[in-house]
Amino acid sequence: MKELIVNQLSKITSISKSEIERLIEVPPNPELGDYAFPCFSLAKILKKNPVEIAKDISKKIVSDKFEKIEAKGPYLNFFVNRNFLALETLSKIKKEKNKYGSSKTGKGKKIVIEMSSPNIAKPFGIGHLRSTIIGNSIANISSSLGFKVIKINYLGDWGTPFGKIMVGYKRFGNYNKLRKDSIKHLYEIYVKVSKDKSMEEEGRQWFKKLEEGDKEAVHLWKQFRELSVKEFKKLYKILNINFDVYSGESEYKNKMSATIEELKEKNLLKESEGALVVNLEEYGLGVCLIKKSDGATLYATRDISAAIDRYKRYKFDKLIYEVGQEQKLHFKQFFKVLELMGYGWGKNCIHVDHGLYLDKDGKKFATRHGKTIFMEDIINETKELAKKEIQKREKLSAKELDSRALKIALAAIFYGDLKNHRSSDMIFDIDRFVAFEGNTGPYILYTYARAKSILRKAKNQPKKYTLSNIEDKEKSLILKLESFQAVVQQAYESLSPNIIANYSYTLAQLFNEFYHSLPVIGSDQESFRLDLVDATSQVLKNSLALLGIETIEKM
RNA sequence: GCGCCCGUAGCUCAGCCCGGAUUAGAGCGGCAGGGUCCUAACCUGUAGGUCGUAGGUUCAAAUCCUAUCGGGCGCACCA
Repeated sequence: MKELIVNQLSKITSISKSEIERLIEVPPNPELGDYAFPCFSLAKILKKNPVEIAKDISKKIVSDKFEKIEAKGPYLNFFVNRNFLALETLSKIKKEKNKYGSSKTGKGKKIVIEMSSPNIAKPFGIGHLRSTIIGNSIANISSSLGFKVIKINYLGDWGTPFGKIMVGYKRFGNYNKLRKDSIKHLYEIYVKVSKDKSMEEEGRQWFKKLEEGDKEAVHLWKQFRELSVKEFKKLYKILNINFDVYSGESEYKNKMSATIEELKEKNLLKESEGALVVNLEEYGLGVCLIKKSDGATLYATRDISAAIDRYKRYKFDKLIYEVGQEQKLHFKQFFKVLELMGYGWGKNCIHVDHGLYLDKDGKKFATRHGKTIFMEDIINETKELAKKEIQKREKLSAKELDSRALKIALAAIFYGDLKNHRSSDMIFDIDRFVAFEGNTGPYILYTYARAKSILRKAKNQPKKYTLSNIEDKEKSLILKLESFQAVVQQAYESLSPNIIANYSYTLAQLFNEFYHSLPVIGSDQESFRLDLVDATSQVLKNSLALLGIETIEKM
């Protein structure tokens, strides 16, 4: 529909098509029109009153695709022809199905996204939840726009903390506990060790030993890693999230010396207080620490090596790091180092940051102090609530109840996170995740299930229909369906899944309003309305899919 | 001290990138309603806001600029 307006206007005005498209908006009130073109920017070019410009243009456009085109003040308001709108939109959705909303803008281009990236030997807490969910959604959105997407889970599996855990394990560890409940056991150890400052130095030494290939250290580390990854994979299966690559910082342990050499050759390294650094003070970025005074490496060293390796391997058009905003400076630093090394692709590296979950006192959750919330617990608690809700209306087998409750719980958790703008910090409140009413994932799932229920119950075969008068509620719904493609595009451009989440919510609201005021089955508009219900359920499904949420037919 | 992010209804948040239509939107919670009817995890109505504060730019500011206050997060051997 928008293209129609763009084409009409581009014939008459001197503004470019893309600019016109950007300017077109939806009026604040449906009585004003379905789309509006504000004439302010034309006024600047033509040095004329925008009110008059609107009037002039309104007289010049003729098209049967619009019921009327009205100049109202500085705005040019378009009222689309309802029948045309309905026919076009519904048939497009019917034809494209799961592909509705997708496009080919990213064809032939590759995006690598680093996401989730939990630390081994530490519980998967809400901190990693955001990176996982947001990263997953950005990946979905990108690939629906035709990009080839490679998701990398870059595990935190190298660094001083593991030296500390080794020391702790040797002192308080228990082999059976390790086999049985690996992460919990290692985490207990980590918390104990962190409290005891006397073990810090020893921990650093053990990490050094690990980097030097000490047999015992390597053996312990391998065990910790293997067992942790096994547990993570179980969780990802529950979350229904897949990765193309499981990597980790340890993968670059042998490439770092080459990176350090390269930095030396390019004259970027400087010795300072016994450590090797790249000085970035002239860019206002402080110093980037490359090698510690004891000779061990740091995460910047590994990230630089990893980025270079990824470029060699994937020749990406964009490398996205979906990591919390507390690491902003780190990314700025090492992107700058890449640039100084002469890697032009460094500018295609993006840190897509997100706000933190804060505890009830508004403070950061610190794993070191044992203050964390386990992902499993969040899922289980939400699931139990979903079960109760299901049992109110239906008796299901234990297995079916469990699987349905899980899907609802995940919808609640995913949506609860994604509906917020990613950069804001959020107070973590379990009650918010287990809420099923209002602007929540379950509300949207429920709407979908209702739509599906109508389609199941409709007995008549759909007939060809001629459209007569389309109700206002139907029209608003169709207009919303029609805008989906633009919404996906916008979500991609700003890398903001919350745009899709908000869209799906508004769509669900419009559908529920329609549902309550207009009967489908048995009405004289049955065939058309069934088409509308079908289309709505399809678009709800597509938008939830972009968020990583699976729909269910019954609730 | 310096840098980044955030401050919108009692609570949780959209809207800010890209300024516009004399009514700034949701949800939760409050109050009042809706069941012989396609799933009431729903719908309808209502109360509730000087968009942190002060300046500035503009015909027009929640949106842009500056200052200021409040909260969060960073700022070399953690990641």
